[in-house]
Amino acid sequence: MNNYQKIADLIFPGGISVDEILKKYPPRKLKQGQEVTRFAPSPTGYMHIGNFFPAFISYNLAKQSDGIFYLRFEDTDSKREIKEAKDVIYEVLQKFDVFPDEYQTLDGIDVGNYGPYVQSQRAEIYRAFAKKLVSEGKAFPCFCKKTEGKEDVLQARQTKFDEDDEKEYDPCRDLSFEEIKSHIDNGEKFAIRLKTKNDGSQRIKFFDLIKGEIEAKANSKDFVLLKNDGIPPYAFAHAIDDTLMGSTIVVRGEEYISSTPMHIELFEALGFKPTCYCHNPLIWKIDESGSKRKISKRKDPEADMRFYFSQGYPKEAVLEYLLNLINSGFEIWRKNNPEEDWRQYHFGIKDITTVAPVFDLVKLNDISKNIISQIRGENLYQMWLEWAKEYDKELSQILDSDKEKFVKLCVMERDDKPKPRKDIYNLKMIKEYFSYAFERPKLENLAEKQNFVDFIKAYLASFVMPTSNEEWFEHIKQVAAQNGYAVDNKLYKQNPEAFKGNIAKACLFARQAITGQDNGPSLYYIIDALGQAETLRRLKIAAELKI
RNA sequence: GGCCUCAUGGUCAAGCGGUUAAGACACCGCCCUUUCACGGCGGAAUCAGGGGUUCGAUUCCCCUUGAGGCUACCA
Repeated sequence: MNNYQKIADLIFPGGISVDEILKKYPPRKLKQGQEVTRFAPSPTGYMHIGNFFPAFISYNLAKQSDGIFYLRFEDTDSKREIKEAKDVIYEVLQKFDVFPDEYQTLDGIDVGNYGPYVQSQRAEIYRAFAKKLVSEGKAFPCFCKKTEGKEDVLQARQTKFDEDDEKEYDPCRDLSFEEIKSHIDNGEKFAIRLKTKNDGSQRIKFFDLIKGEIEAKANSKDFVLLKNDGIPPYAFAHAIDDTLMGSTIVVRGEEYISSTPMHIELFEALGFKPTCYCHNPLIWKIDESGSKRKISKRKDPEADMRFYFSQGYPKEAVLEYLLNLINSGFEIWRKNNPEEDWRQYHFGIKDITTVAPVFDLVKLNDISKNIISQIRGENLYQMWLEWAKEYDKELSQILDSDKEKFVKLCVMERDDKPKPRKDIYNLKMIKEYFSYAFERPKLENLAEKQNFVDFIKAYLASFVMPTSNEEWFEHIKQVAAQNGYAVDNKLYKQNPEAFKGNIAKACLFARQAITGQDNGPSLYYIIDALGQAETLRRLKIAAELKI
């Protein structure tokens, strides 16, 4: 038995072997072109748009190649773990309908053959690979003091800058069997470090699916493979899990580019074929002062994926907007294929933007408006009601109790119209948009109060409940003409002094009296939804306004 | 300090050595109009700076500047 094997058996007695593990996780049988991708979040907070972005790219890569998309929780840092984080991740994936094919349920049941899909449950696997590396002399136990927390790190970094040493060999890398044994006999905890084969002079090249070939300094650091609690940090778990689980493309944020040389050395030490990487850019935001910054959990509500649910954005709108950020070709495709499901769009991985995009809520709203304008009124009412049940209980009761009225409102100038209105971009704004359905207008700040009251008096006096838009307009035109308003706009433009205003003005007065708003769908539909009694009541209140 | 990534209008961006430098959102103007919208037409607006290479650079190379990342027993 050689010395390395002795050390391995000393620090890791017994346990499952690498061969047994490899047998348990045979390579996936994939057809030509099928991709296996994953979403590997750490449950350390709510679901950030910056996490969702690569997850969505991964989902698309898998789905459009008829491949597999799986979810793996990277919960190796127990100190940072937040309890509800997993629930939120499931909720978001489910609601956006980008759910994985393989995952572990919240009750701890693995769906798929490559589990457990939670890293904290894979300790024996990591241990086996660590033991193997130690037995081959490629890794060693380290008994040094832990570097932990920001202060520690900053201090360590400072001395490193001062030393300016290319290689970062760990003092424990050449401990003898006897020295190790005495540490162990003392009951000391240890970490496992990789014994790097580089000394800082080597360079390395790797290929990134988005950025192309990247050349960098090879790793020359004895980095940690197993923490002293036996759980691996990101790198080791990534190399093992993405190999065992058969990922063909690893999509991750570009903050990982710098550590890729480390990962590649690790894959080689383990005897694995390095995976294919795809580093996507981060998402930015322009703040109130006009300066650019990374979208932030604390300052930007739209960084939390649940924001879009709470505001009532259709999931397609958010997804299509994201697709737009990922691949500008999507927009052109959408224009040419207005009816198609976004899933039909085939995005090229090489078309993924290399530049960190700025998040633009206005653009999202535009996409959302277009999508909502295509929804039939009855369905919009249903969506609104479902949304309200979760986010505005009181509203949902009102919607439920007066269904007929609200369906009518939702239908307005929408169903079967070749050019439907595009006023609504999320469910939350509808209440405000239809404010007149919830309360009577306040009638404050009227510009031409005298004319307003005079006209409403005349309109009220001759009011008949209209049965069509045409009938309604004919009537108001008649009242307007009789009261000194121009019905012919050309005439009005020629000689505005001769009139109190044009028909537009008369319509505006009526609209203000009934809705309290300056714009909206044709008044006929509003009158129809409100009903005769309520319309008359409002006109009466307006007609009796004191000047 | 070292290493890495990125740089076209306000925003998202097309562009792969020769273009009047696409398109979308936003903005402005006009038209349509039976209000409000929808829609149509038009406008303003971009290659960070400096060197090369080339007959010719937005495009290729170098430098500078700027922005960001990594340099943890975080991910």
